[in-house]
Amino acid sequence: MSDIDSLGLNPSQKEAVLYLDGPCLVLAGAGSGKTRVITQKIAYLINQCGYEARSIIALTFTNKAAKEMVERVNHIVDKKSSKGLTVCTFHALGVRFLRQEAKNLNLKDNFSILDSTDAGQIIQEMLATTDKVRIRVIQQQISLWKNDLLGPDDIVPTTPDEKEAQRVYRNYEATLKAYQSVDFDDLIRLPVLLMRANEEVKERWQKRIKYLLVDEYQDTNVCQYEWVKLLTGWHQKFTAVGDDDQAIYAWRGATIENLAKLTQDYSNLKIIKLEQNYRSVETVLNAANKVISNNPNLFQKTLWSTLGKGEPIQVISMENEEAEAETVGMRISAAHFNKKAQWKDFAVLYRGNHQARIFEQAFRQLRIPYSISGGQSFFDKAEIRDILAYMRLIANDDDDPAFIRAVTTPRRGVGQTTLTHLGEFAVSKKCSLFGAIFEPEIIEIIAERQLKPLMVFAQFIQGIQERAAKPVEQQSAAELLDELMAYIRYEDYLYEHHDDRAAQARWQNVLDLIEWLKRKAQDDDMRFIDLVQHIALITMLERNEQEEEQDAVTLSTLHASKGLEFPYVHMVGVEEGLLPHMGKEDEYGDPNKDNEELYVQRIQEERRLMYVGITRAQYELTLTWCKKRKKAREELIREPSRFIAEMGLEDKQQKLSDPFKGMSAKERLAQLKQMIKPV
DNA sequence: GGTCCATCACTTTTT
DNA sequence: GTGATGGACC
Repeated sequence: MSDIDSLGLNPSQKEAVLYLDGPCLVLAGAGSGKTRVITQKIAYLINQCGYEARSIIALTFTNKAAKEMVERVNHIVDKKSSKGLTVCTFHALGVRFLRQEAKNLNLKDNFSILDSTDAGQIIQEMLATTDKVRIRVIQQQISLWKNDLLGPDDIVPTTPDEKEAQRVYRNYEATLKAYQSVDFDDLIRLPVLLMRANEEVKERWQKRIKYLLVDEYQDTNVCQYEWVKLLTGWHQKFTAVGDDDQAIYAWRGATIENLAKLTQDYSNLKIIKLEQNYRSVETVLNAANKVISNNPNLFQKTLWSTLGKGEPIQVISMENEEAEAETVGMRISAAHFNKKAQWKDFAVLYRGNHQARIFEQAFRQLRIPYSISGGQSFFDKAEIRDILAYMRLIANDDDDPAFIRAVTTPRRGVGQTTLTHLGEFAVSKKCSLFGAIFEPEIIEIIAERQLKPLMVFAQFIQGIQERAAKPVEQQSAAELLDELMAYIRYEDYLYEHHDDRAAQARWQNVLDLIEWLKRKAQDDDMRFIDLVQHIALITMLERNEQEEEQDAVTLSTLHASKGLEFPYVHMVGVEEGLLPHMGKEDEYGDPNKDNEELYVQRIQEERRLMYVGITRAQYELTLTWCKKRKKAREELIREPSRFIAEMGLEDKQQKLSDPFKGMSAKERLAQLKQMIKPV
């Protein structure tokens, strides 16, 4: 058993770990060791306070964070004592909760989880449009309502758009029910609704959970906060860790007001601030503190460190984005050789994903290895969705979207007409498309010739279904996967529809998926059916284990960089319009018009984004901005971001301009060679 | 009626 | 670079 004094915690961290008398809020500045506090607190609860591991739950927002936390806990708590400990995302706990309580919600316990693409398709059909913007707006509105715990009937629409969204919302809910499916928001919302409505369920969960820890508390939405309150109930034993200055997800429903609410709802709330930063040098921290001091603050925090003064922050103006990409590339290349730093010590951070492309180009040319964080998710690729549709259908044959996708990909003689007839028939019978195939009257609706392929398909799925729920000892998931893949003949399909190169790439993705699934099933002793139910929550991060540790420069959006740190950081495109980002005035608010409030809040969130970016840097930070930038077909004249002025740098730092300005490509390379000192 | 090319408009994104 | 739209043409 480890002595708490020997853990090397600073006084505030120690206080946060030891405090158990009631609800506790830890305000953890960037780089102040918050993961450390959470993991040490879990260890303390188990090792010193006699808590059973299974009565402790730690919630995170991403799989990545959960995984990291599990690893760190396993480091300090022996395997036996930590058995049964729950460290997972809000959504994963939601799934577990719903599977267990499904019957109380009139839901099959094998319900499907629709991701936002699936949900978007349902909404697309309801709106009968292909206008992506419109679909996204409505979908987002519904999601925001759900996150605010508002049902269709709670909404009083004030605009035609809201009225439309309300109509779709109602429809959408009915459709999900028919599909025996839930969306991501439901994974939190339904548990809340059930715990509110059902005393027995509420008490059972409150008894089960003896201590709750919440990471990134500033990113919680109304619904998640409500759930935390319900789960901890009367005993109020929880620790929330967060940083209001790093709240950058208001646009998807997160509300910083949850921090203020915590102080209101719990008069006995203990607030502990972590202000010592273990990451960055003073120049970086000073700039960060200055920028964020322009935001109103519920809790005043000032970061400090003992890592020394550090290099001055550099601000470089560029002619255009090509020059920016090339110059940043050359600076990184030069620094890599001169400082003998590894590639992975560098990061380029930007506001929008589209900014990545030009850096990729430049880096390829300069032979700089890079890896892009984010981008299209592995699970969003068509070939992956195709295979998963089969698996979803096997798990839940009420899942109509999965049925349609699986039965038509690859083509097996079931066309649009057959599907339309089947659909109408299913509606009249109040059953799923899959179920409709087995209704006796189907022969009156669909002719023998069209029915045959449907029957063959459905019977195959049923055959797999039967065995998919058998215990692992009797039926391995791997075997069923192989059988399924043999039936689909997906490789042939790929080569018929794509050229060889593309087909090969896509097939490789499928092989990766299958291999990953088999390993997962093996490692965690899962039945086929368990496997399916886990997939919806997995992102590519978990898949990336092997590829993770490569020596490459990180290209990342500011959002995706939260929680990471790098010795050398370039923040690029630090311009008015990009950071702070401005959209169309009518949508986002005009500073001069009546929606000033909205505008002010948007700027504040952008400022927090700037703060997140600055605080990623450990030793050196460089900001760049372009005087000109192409947007669509226009070339826009740009101004440096107001946030640069807010950093309060000395004049000379701001006047640096592109060292490669006006040079030809050849001259630039010569210059680069000169910059790299001979070893 | 279907296909092809020009034109336009483009946050952030985990689960 | 992408993906959707719309007009022109077959």
